[in-house]
Amino acid sequence: MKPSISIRDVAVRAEVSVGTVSNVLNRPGVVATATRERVLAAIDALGYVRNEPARQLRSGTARTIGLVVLDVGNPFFTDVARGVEEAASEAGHAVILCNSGESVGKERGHVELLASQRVHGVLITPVQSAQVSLRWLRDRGISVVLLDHPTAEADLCSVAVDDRRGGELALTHLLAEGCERIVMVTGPPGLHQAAERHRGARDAIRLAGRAPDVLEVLPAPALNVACGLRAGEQLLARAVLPDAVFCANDLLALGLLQATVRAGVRVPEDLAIVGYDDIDFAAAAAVPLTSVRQPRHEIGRTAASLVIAESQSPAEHEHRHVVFTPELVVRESSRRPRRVRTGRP
Amino acid sequence: MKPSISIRDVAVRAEVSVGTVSNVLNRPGVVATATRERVLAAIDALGYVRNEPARQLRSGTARTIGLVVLDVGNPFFTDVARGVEEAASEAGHAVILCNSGESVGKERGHVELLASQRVHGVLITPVQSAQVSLRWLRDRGISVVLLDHPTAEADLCSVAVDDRRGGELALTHLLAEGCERIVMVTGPPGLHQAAERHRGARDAIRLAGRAPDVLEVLPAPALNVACGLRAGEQLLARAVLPDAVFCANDLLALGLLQATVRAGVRVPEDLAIVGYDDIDFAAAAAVPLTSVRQPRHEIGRTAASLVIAESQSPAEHEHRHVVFTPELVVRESSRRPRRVRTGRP
DNA sequence: AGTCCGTGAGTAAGCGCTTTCTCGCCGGGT
DNA sequence: ACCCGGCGAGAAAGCGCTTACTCACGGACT
Repeated sequence: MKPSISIRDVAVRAEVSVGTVSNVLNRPGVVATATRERVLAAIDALGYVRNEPARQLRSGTARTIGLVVLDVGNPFFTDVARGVEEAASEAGHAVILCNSGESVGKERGHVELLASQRVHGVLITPVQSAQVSLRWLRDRGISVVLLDHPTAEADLCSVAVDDRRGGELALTHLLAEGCERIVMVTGPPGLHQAAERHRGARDAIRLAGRAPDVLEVLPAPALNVACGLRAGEQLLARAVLPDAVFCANDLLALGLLQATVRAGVRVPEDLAIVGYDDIDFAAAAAVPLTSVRQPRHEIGRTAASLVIAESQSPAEHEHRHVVFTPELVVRESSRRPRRVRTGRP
Repeated sequence: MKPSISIRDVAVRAEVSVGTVSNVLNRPGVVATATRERVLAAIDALGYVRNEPARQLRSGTARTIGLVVLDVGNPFFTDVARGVEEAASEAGHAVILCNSGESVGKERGHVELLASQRVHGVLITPVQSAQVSLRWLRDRGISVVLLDHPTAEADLCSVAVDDRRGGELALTHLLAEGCERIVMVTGPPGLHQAAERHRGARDAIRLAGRAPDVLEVLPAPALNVACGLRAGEQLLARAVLPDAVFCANDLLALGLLQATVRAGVRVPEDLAIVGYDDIDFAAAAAVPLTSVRQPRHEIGRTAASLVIAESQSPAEHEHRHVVFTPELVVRESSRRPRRVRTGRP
């Protein structure tokens, strides 16, 4: 086993120069058919695989993109990642996956790692609105696409979902179901998505002409199942339960659902629950969960396409801000019993 | 914005040679303190970031590892990936994520991509027992760690869980609960994990002294929720339901649970269900799911450590085959009612 | 027959970095 | 006062590849 076959070995075997081999690989049209086939045969016989880092060094263009997400354990990001991976691998690009775990320090470390790998673009869901990392990347000539985080910044693209609208959808629904004392479980302060969903929720209350105190906020330290469980326990410890909870994402909602059902609370009769993201598991929960659906896969694909397009023609690239519209999926967890019910006896 | 600051720019600013800058970065001990600090100051002032591909070209050692999984949408792999990412980033390595989607063709493409990126190691859960890709990688000097797939191959490491034992645990439990007509929903043929779990299930039946026809097999085309739903519908279409189902993973089990509960089947009274993987959502399901737990995070960390260790000292590296032992987590979905029950009236 | 130009291959200069070798310089031993 | 050894910095050679640029060769003109 020779450690690595280089373009030079191929050139020797095909009895051409290295330049010609390179041309066969990159601009096949410029090489005469007979020569080209001889080279291809040699590549095949030797099992040659191009050395991408070397190519990148010389040409300056990488075929690698970075993806920094808040939590790979969250199916929302998983589905986004799948979309990214799909679009990237179709374009022959590799995806370097980084998990910031909602930590600014880890995010910073990953961004530096990606910069040192000289990726040509980074798709990132920033922890907080840490514009500092983004600026730093752009200063080094790395294009950035903001994922699931809208921005008006003129020198980068973004792909997001209208979180404010999503929050509004959720609350409008709960109010229509007759809920009167609603708690919103939000994420850590500074988490943009959760804050926007909260704003949307308040919008809905205003539009419905209700008093703002219909909605109370309960912050959770992170958007995962464990924090949802804890939030549930906090609610259960109260003298009176609210009649509805809107969670900033489905993981919180599933945890909360589990805690409350276990304690004998009836969902939705005693407590309506609405989540956010509509992950696959929402439908399979103890009580099928009402949720706000986002086009996760589409978000990933779009973001990857944008960054690849930008890298291929940096000059005429126009930075775009794509905003998808969320959709409410009503399931059992929020269908309140009506005063008069029809149905089987 | 200068496209990229090189080691040369740093050298000029610190008034030393490029060799010295390189020494500061790689063997700081060899440089006099005063010089070193001058260089570090220059690096800081210019915001220099090492060009990893260039370093790799010269030194021949990459700081990148590849991870090829069957399905990023499956929380099992997600948790493994998190372990990998964690261990890798602690060691300053980047992880290139690839999703084979259980397709041999996509796997092949990803393996070639990783080879062209000259990663120093690949962690892979092979589709089928596609040893061909592995041999191909080893021929190119790339170390391979088999993930969730045991092997006796002497020239590579593997990290796996004893799937046969896991299957045995599941079936022993179901038999102890008094189940008599058990269906196992397996994966596509050739999927090693599912086949081993099935073998273990048969072991349990033999050990319990039961007739082999207690267990029937229902293959599913893939290990996801959708296929679980379909399997559930297939069972519901039968004249008589089995009294227990053992699913090759939790996604199948959650799908099946959803389909059966929706159809009014009582779980576990009419039908006991056992899954595999014990993903976080298993506990939060409509009926909390009994499952076989695997140390997912540990698997990922271990695999990444092995490949990084091998790359750092290829000579004295001993290939290891790590096998974890699974553990049964009993929840409500498989607790059969006893003839005599105690409880509230 | 001489000139021109298009085609197709070779030549060579690096991309940014590591690493070996060389060499200047200073302190200590004789 | 001289020599030698060791420390520390510089010079330089590539790693595998891309990409001008160069140049030889014919065929088609004038």
